[in-house]
Amino acid sequence: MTVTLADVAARARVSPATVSRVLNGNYPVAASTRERVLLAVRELDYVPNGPASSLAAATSDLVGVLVNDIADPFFGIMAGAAQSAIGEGAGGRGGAEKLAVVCNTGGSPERELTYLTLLQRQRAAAVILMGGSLEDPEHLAATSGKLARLTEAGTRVVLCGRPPVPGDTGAAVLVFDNRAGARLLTEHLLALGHRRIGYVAGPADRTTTRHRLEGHRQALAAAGVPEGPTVHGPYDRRSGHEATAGLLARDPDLTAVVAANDTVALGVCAALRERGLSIPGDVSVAGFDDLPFSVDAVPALTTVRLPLHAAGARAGRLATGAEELPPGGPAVVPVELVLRGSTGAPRG
Amino acid sequence: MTVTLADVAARARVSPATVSRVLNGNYPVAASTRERVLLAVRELDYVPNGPASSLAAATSDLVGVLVNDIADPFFGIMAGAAQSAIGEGAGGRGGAEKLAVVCNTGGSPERELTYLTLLQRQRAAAVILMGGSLEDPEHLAATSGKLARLTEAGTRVVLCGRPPVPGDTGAAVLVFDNRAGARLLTEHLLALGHRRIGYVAGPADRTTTRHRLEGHRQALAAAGVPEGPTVHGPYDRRSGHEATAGLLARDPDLTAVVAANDTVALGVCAALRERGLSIPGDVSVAGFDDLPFSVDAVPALTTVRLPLHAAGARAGRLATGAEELPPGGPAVVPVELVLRGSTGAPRG
DNA sequence: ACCCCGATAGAAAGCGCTTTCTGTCACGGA
DNA sequence: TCCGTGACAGAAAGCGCTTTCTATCGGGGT
Repeated sequence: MTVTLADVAARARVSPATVSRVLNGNYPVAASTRERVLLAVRELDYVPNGPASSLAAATSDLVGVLVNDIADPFFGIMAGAAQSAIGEGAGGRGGAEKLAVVCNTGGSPERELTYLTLLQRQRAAAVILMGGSLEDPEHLAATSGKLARLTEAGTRVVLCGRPPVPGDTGAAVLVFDNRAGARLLTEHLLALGHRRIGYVAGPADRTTTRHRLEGHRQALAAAGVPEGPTVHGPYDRRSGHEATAGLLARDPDLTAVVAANDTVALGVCAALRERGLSIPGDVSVAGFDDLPFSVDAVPALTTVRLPLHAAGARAGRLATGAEELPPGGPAVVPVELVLRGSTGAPRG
Repeated sequence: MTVTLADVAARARVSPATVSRVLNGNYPVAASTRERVLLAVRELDYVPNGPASSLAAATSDLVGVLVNDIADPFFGIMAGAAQSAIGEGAGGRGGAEKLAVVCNTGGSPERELTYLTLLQRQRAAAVILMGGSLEDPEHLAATSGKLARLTEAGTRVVLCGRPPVPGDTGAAVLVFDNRAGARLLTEHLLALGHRRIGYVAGPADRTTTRHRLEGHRQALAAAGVPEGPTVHGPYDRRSGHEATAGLLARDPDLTAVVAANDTVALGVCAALRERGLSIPGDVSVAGFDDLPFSVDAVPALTTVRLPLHAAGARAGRLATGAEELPPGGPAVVPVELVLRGSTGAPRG
């Protein structure tokens, strides 16, 4: 069958213990012995049995990265950055590389819990949850319990782009300043002179959706401008496309639309164009996230840039323990307003 | 510490063996006993130790999905579909759900081999490799050996969108008909009257790049039209943006540009616009893949649609064994030409 | 010359589960 | 009444590692 550590030991004429020590490098072994063992490893093409190691050592080198939608570059970029950071961190037990794996929850709370359980079974070294979560109290409680359990078992937990769950779960938390971003964006539109601003929000009940909406409202309130029509929908172009009709029906004199994210904004733009409205001549459009394609949209999208790459990498480092978060609540990641061609002063 | 199977057994007043049998459901257990065990499991919030199970049973429920670039929706869509298919397949040993994990190789052959070794260590149930590979003979040989080793060890291997590696590795192979797609696209441009067609190809040495280029050349040859300038680069918008200058320098009278994929095409469009060239008035542009944003480009991109979702899902089913491939070489996935606004007849 | 010590290496006891091999028991047929 | 026969359940032997605990050996201190 497969080559085991014992085979290597026999071939190198040493005890299994010695082979283990050579491989994990956490114990003095004479250079000559080490050479002999490594030679045997190469000759036999030995690959250690991961489950056996994990069982005996009571830890594994698996790091789980949970994302809401793997097909969305928003998550792809963050997850990729995290995975790189984790890979580079290299050293784990005995310098063994960590296996960063990304799991796609599809935004479903059940699947999220399932994956957490699966990772708990695997005794994962760390778990990173990326992206906003549902705000349903029941789900939050379940998640909170699960995360606490994981932390207890020695699994590091990192939340990236998601607010802390209730209860002290011992998780490291990184949140984007969505409120500030949305506020900046709306202030920009107000400064341009817009007074009738529509809003295509993300799915209701999601933290990210709520925060962005709150920032938007804060800016409006501060300026004494009444809130325009709001429509909720998923984070896809279709949502933006369909929502646009609803928005215009509720206020035909809209001069600007803020979208839940850039993908949605693209849908909004398409719908406006189909109605013969020009951007930003007739209606200004703004997105959120600054995904790679946003600069190539026509006109290029004004948006709020989230440092996805940096945040993902940081989450990765937190997961491997290469970085520690200062105590005292979540670390807030600043966001930045990016002005481009899709917003301008309203006509007249 | 953590709850073990023995704890559950004690609480349910049965032997560990019985608990195991209840959990894996592959042996007759009296209903009353089963109830008692399940109750104890719930009361203690028992989560089985994955490594221990894997060790004892000599298999795990991990399925690895290797992708070249997780931030690219091309891979995100396929990987997401595969993950769903695998999750739905449910039943594994004892109906245990499989953990589909995606690993980002970043297109690096070394990382790819590293991940394969890591998955081999974990005694993964299956491995799916997505996307074109390097054509370097040495790397192919190494990969081939690794895959053969995995297959021997009982891991199912699926190649999705990548040609078979040399040697009989026992892998199930799904390939996109890239040649035919590129041929159709170029034939379309030729039919519109284009005779000077530039080509922004993907990274040299990649199977996908070569196949698309071959299809392009076949069409040109069949029509007796000389090949235009070609530039190679990565699959990102920047590559398309930069390549455009080179293409125009080599042939200022270009009337059409074929891009390696839609993302690159976006970069090409941006560069053309910056030079004051209209699309498709002055230059037609075509992409490849039909990613979600392509329909919202301005003008909307003419492209070759790959059934990414369907192919990913099928790869997932092949990985779980829910579907078998008919013998006789790789299954060829058909592609489809999608005509949109970015291509038109050349001026004059 | 004796002893203690540092540097290595081996023996062996698990890690928590699966699974074969043995029971044990209640029952129906003879 | 006795025994064969299912239907269950327990005992125990690993799965392939890690890691204490223990043994060995060659020196340097006194």
